[in-house]
Amino acid sequence: MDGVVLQAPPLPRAFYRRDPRLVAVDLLGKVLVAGERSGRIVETEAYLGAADPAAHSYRRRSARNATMFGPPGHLYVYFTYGMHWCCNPVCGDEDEPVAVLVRALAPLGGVDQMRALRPAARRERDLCSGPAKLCQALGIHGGHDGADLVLGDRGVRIVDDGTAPPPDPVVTTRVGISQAVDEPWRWYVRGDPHVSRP
DNA sequence: ACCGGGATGTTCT
DNA sequence: GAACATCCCGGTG
Repeated sequence: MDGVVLQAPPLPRAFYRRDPRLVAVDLLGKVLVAGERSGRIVETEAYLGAADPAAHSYRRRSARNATMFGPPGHLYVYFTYGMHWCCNPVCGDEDEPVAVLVRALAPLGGVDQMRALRPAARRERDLCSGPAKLCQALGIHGGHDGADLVLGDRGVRIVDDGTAPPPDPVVTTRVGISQAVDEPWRWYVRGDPHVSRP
């Protein structure tokens, strides 16, 4: 199974060049790879730029959010709460600053490395059950901001290993925000134990 | 299981 | 100076 993931081609640019809400649901079941570590995406949230007060790109372009304004298929990585990194595949067209926050993974490959990178995680399901947890487990940080997922730039990519998409994903409001709290732009795999908050 | 508070520093007002 | 797309630990029940 690791072999399938390593050989699978990255998702094409066109996959990302769409409404982030469509990309968010279609990312469920795909595999995020960073170096020798990988996990199946089980939870996502869409952020809609100028139409979304909760988005980092709601007001204007800045040094931090610049990647969101760039072409789709690149990874926007930001630092928050003084210690955590979170990662987002950029979606839509260039200059349309929309993206999808990857919120949870089911660990797949390189689990021993993940455990070493996340000593606080006691159980397997604590390894990647949150947007900052999964970045720590996969070793994703600010040095990956802007990396091209389609080219596998800096070792990061998202692949389709042939697994069927989840049949009936759950849709809910987003987590951890104080603006646009009623927008139903979070998706997760029903019943999956690796989701950050069922 | 659930809840409350502290960590820690960048970004924006 | 406040807010922050979070996590962890230690308390209680």
